[in-house]
Amino acid sequence: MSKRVTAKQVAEELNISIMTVSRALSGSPNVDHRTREKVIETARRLGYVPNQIAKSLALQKTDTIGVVVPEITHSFFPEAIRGIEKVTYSAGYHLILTHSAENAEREMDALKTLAAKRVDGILISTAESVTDYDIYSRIMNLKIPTVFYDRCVMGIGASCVCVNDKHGAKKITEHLIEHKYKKIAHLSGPKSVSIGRLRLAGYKKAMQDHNLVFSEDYIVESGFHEDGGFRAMEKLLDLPEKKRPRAVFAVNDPAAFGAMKAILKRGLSIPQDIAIVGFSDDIRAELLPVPLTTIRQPAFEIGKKAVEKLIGHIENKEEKIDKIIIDTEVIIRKSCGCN
Amino acid sequence: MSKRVTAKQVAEELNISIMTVSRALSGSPNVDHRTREKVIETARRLGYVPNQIAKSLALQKTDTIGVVVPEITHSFFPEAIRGIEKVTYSAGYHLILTHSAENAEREMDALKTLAAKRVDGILISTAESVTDYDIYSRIMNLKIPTVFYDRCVMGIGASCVCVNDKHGAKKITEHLIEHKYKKIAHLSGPKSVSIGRLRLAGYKKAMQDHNLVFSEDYIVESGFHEDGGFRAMEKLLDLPEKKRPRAVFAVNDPAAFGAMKAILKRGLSIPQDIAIVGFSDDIRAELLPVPLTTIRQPAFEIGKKAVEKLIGHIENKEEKIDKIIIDTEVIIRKSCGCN
DNA sequence: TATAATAATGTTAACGTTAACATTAACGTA
DNA sequence: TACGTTAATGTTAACGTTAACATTATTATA
Repeated sequence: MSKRVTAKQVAEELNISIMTVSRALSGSPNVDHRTREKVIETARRLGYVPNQIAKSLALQKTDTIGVVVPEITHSFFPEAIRGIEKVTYSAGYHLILTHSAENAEREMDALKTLAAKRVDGILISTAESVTDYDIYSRIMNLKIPTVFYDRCVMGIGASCVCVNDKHGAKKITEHLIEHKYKKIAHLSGPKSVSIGRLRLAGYKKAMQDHNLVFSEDYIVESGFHEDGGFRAMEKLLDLPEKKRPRAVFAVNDPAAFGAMKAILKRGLSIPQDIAIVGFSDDIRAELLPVPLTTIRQPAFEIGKKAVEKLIGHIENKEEKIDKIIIDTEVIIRKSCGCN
Repeated sequence: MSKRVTAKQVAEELNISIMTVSRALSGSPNVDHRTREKVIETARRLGYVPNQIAKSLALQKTDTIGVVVPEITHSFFPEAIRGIEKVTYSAGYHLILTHSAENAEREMDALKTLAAKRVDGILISTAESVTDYDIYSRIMNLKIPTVFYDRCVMGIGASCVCVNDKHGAKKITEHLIEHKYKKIAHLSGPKSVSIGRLRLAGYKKAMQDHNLVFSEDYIVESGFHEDGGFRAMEKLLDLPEKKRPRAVFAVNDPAAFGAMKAILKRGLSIPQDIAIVGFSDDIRAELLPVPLTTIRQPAFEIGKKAVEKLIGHIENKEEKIDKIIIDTEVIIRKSCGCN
């Protein structure tokens, strides 16, 4: 930051007080219109750009929302950011983006940074490796309005916007059951992350409701990424032939992509040998050689609803802590065995 | 921002001066180690989070880099952001993200915001609809270090990191020429954007070098998005049958995707009736029913190099204005007619 | 014309931090 | 013991803005 033009210089140029400059530019009433015009003209001429930092310090408000993204290249998130950005832009807020890279420590760093930058509110989707909710409580203690989106932490007094993960997982597992598959495995997310737990629960519920047994062997933790999906699927493929699952429900699409690679690598075909379904409707899902049956998660809408709620918390102390659940949709393609 | 714990309160708690607290926490020497320990302990106990806003105001430095992204959902950009983020994180900078939505006016807003927030530097990729470079000069006048990435504006004294667009475009057009296609069309980007101009130039150069004629009918502006590619291709398909191009080079992959849809919609096949190639190597390119031959643009590396250069400008006034060109690679798949 | 009301502008203090300079404490040495 | 040196801590001012209160100029009203 080099020496810039300040309100003081504009004021001196016109022989008026700084306050009049401030008032003229912020559009407050009780400023003579000729004065205002002169100020505006001079400000432009001198290249005056108001210092938002000083303003934030004086007003104790930054008009900024901090976002924590676990993995910017997972297609869900750019789309969610677009939803977030659309709302923040029209509401006059700015966005500070932080990336946790699915790493708990970096997530903590990110939250500290956002707290230090005195953002007016925080939107967060938890990182995969998080096991300790302590940092979230600390943020809550700082009284920074916080809304979780997609990957939530409940019970600490923050609002949250997510899809009905359990229900969606149950629906898509039931779709596999309709195909008469009995041996259905699940590539699960980490238990510490809400969507991991809930999708697993949906899977279990579907199995139980249809009196299907599943051994613990059939639940393999893959995490949310392609490489994890690949490795987890390999474990399943290493089971003795007759124990091998006939169908797989992966916690999300990237994990399913990895699993598909593992299946094809063994010379097996999808869905003839092993059927597979995912969750999230990644942009690549429909383009695969065998298009992936999955659950559509309206990322844009999740982002949008999450900021809307957050701005509610920021601007209105009475805004209620809420859990907002957005409906999902089963997207039938080929990988499940449907025509 | 509610009333938070400040250094003053920590100081009062210990009956010492604010300055000692500041020194103890910022790790400066000449602080008694017992004092330092007490300060650290008390700061933690009271939940003190240093106010970065106040610090920025005092130090005239925000440790923040502003990024302008034209379209967050175009897969090139999340990948570039990941590169940017990786470097900024380890260099101790933070990131403010702004989205121009390919809109010149919003881009201007974004730049003003970043200037007002006194970011230490700006990374920008120009929006599709920009026609007026005035705003860029204004930013340059404010002496904010700025680096363009991917979509550049030259000649205004800013560094820029991009791929060799002209050369890449020429290479991939020549690949089509090797296939013996004569009637090759180009779906172009807007002329106001560097990569639009350069890729067009590469196409023209390839055609001229091989003594192929092209009428102006064969250059149709599509812009950078799928819908534009679709419409532009329809125009080409509406040409009388014998004038219709045998191959098409699209300015980028999303435009190529749109064009492919238009071709298939007419009942024509790719590449038998019309061959097509793109530019950018979108994550979807290899997954299409007919995988797209394209140019790989190393997004991560572009982002990385761009911030590195920017940080150079921020931290060292002697850093030279540079044009950094990153090599591309032709990725041969099926849509060009190979194998 | 005097006086009240209001519009326009000015002054002061505050936001929370740090740099620069000032003071005091602690210690070693002549 | 006196004095110089260095370590530790304190004080002041500054960063650029705005809210709150204070003052002055202008206009309306009796």
